[in-house]
Amino acid sequence: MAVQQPTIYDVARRAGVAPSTVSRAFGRPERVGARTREQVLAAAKELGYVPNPHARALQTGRHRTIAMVISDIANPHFFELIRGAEQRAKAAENTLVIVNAEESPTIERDQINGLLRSVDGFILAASRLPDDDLRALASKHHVVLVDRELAPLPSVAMDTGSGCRQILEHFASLGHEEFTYCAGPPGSWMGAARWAALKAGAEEHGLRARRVGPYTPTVANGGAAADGALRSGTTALVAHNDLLAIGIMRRLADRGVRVPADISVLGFDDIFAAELVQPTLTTLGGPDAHAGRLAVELLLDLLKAPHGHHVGDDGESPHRIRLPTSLVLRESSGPAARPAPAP
Amino acid sequence: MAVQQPTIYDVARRAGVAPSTVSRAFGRPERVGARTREQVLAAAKELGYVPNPHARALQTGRHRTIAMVISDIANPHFFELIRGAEQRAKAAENTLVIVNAEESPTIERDQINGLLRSVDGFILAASRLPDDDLRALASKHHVVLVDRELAPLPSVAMDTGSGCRQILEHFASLGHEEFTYCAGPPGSWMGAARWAALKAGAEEHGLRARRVGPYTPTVANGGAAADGALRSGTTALVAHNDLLAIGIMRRLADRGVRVPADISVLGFDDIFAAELVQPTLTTLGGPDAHAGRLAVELLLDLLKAPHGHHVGDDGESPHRIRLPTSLVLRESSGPAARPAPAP
DNA sequence: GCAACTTTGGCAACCGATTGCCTTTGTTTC
DNA sequence: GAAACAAAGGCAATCGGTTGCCAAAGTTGC
Repeated sequence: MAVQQPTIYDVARRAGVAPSTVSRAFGRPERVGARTREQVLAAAKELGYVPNPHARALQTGRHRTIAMVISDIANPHFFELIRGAEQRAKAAENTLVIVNAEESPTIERDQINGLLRSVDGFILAASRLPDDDLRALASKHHVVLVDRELAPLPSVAMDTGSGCRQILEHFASLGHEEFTYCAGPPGSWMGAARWAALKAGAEEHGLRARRVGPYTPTVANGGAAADGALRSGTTALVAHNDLLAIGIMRRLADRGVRVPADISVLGFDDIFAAELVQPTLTTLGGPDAHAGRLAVELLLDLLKAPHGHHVGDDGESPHRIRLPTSLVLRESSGPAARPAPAP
Repeated sequence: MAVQQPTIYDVARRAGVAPSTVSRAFGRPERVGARTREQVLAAAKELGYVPNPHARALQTGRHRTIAMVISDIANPHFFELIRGAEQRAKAAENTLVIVNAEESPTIERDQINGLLRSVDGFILAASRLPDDDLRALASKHHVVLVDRELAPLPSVAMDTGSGCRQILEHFASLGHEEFTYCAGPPGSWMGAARWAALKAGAEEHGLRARRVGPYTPTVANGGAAADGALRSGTTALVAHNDLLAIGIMRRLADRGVRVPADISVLGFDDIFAAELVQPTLTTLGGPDAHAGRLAVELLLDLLKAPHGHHVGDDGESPHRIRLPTSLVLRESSGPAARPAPAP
């Protein structure tokens, strides 16, 4: 258990060369003779030598590791994001470590602080940190945002504007005259953006927008959200995300409200459970895996860039990427009931 | 971006003391005077000093970090495990990093190798690595297994034996005379253990056991599994896990087979989607979060133990923990149909 | 055959912490 | 007031790599 690992010094002795030669045999192959290099490599293999990344990082400042901080790892929405990010990181020979913030800014901060010196950069997915914290962090470290935008940080997010327009058109074409938005946590930038877009576009689609909440977006909290929304006597409901939407549908079923006959329910993210539930859930999804890949790519670009060079300074594209979304029509949305059912 | 961080030398200069004093002010408070310590702490705070964990690890050999390698991070079964492990790790002031093995032994090995020198130990959840690899790893590092057992490594797993007995009793009491097991991936120890337990106990419950597969346990693969099982004209079906079971139910519904009227379907793990699907899924669940906590605890014990001291040597309890499971009865299981429906 | 150059390998400083050992200073004891 | 001891802080070695610089050896050109 936890036996002493061989070092370059062990390898050097075995190969009959100096430690520096061993180091170069790995990192600067052109700086050593071909024969010597082979001997070193052979000795290393025999001994089972594995370089110590931290001793190296101490000198070079590079860890070849990037951290992905997820606001809630239990949310399936992040699966594909993680998978995409992992693939891209591996292709660049970087390790991706994933840490969970459990929807708490405090925990998120702690997790980040704990990794500050261990990783080359951070990808923050749906960060709940205040803007100022984010800017402060970004002034000292490489940071890429996912599901959030904040100038001048590079970010990858779904195109909320066009996505919400699709939702509004969907509602309008089905004859709805209003809808209720069940809000997510106050710290969610995405949540705020969704509501802003829905509210802003409502009027031109002839819709009235209402909001209830905030709710922590879990299936369990759907009950409260459903009750809150029912009181408003609405015909259409948009939930902060699919998890909350699913919880809402369960509660509606329990209360004898039919979906979509009495009320239409929409979610965001298109998680895999959206098509497992009964009725299946209409939801606005996007290319999550692609978002993960792009986030890693942005971060790798940042790492390559000279220090202190802020992207977007010189009129070059500001690396604020918006990905197209698509409304996946399923069974939970349909023509407006009228008049709205009494609670 | 990635600006130079202050070191103990900066803090030392600022506080007017030697670097060693700064180090002790943090790590050995009793070795410095109260006044000096305050000055150092103040200077550190002003400068925003954060200790470099790797420079420290270089000297001490401890990283205060543990790695959790998950065979498939997209499987909701691991949510609670991760959450429990995280909580326990945090309580002990350790960072938990999560890495994904994507159901591949090769990737799992690579991920582990990449972290060998960066963490104090590994928790391998549902490892797909061969026994020999695991033993070799454990001879050089601290390793705790989850959802797998292999002497003499410490492990945490659900009690398959008693769990499967519950399933068999359930089937027998509902009048089933046989059942089909839809197997998971060949590398899954848990899968093998489940089948072994089901098969071993079948006879004494008057049941015939059959097996089809293997299948990669995802919802998408449920189609193939359902077709495979249907051919055998069975009345009861046990899937490797809930994901596969859900996929199976979808396919059965598409083919017009009624659950549970025509066929009962059971899963393992009790993931959150199990009660979202229609019909809701009967499944064998366990205390996942608790398993996560225990795994971290075992690992922390290992780290404290003197090197080379193998647990279980001296007759002390061998740290092979089995957690009680419980069969969660839902709608997907019911009395046997007879005769079995033609395919 | 010698100067100039290139290739190859070694020496030693360095990254940022920790820690054994020593020195200085202060306190206690008789 | 001197001896004995404890407390507090500093010096320097160390962990495992990387890298600038130098020296030795081998090449090339004339």
